[in-house]
Amino acid sequence: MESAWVDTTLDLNINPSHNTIKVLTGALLEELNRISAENKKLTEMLTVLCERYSSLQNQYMELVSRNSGSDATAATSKKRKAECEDYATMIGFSGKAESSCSDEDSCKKPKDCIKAKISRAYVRTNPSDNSLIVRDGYQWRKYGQKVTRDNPSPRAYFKCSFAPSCPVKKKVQRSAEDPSILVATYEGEHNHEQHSPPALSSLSPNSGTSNPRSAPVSSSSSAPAKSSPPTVTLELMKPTGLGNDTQNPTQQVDEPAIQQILVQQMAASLTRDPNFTAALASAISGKVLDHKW
DNA sequence: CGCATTTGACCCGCGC
DNA sequence: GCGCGGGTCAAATGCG
Ligand SMILES: [Zn+2]
Repeated sequence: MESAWVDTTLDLNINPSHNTIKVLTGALLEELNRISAENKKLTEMLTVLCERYSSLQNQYMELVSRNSGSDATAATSKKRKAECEDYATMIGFSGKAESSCSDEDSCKKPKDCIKAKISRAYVRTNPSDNSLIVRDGYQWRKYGQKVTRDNPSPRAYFKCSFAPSCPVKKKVQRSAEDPSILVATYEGEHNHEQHSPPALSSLSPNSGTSNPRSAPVSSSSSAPAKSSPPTVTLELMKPTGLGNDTQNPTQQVDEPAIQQILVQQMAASLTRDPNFTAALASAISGKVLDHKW
């Protein structure tokens, strides 16, 4: 394809004939359409890949946080966690551009300048649990719920109620395509510490059973395996240790497409990284070996 | 009785 | 100016 493209451009430069230009224009238009379609397709693939990466990262973060109690893996998990946070901050709107705010324009329009940091987290949960996620270490008070136009599932609005002066809000909405993925949008930063980093806030009364997710199993067979196989593999471990809910705390920002590309590159490098693989394998093996769960 | 959730009303920015 | 869609408020309701 690229060779044809190059040839056409060269012909365009060499032959200024009108007929040739006309023909070439048609060809170029066709090529443009084709490339546009390809671009669209690639964008869709990128989105799917990004969701899968987020899901996998969520699983891994949960696994790491669950292993944080043991002494040996604590260091590595902490390190990896910090690295992930570094990634998140690196992708996100890092600077507040306060240095460039010295001019009077920013004073005129302070609206979009000091915007609170918006991070997005993809959380993979069982579609059977109808309630939106709450258990991410913080304490939220629901203050609204609306139905959106292009998504059949409603969107819930939460506000951090742990500290009265905490301005953090979050919006939770189920993904339109894959109902097993919740999209949580966090806005702002907490000015306090969360009282339960991993998950288990108040342990639920159904501790005895082996099925933590309440599951009015209802309709068709769940776990459609729409996502990647490793997600399913990790999902088997999910209900084990963690008391009840299935939630994965991870945030990342991907509002512009360029940042999505960045995320993709990091995901690729992360999965290709032998250190990551080794850490994951050791974490899983350690998890399996000490079967405290 | 105090608290959180629910849910319709209200507000506000934006496009026509 | 008006309709629409998203975000928030607050009265009603539920629950421990
Ligand atoms: Zn907070």
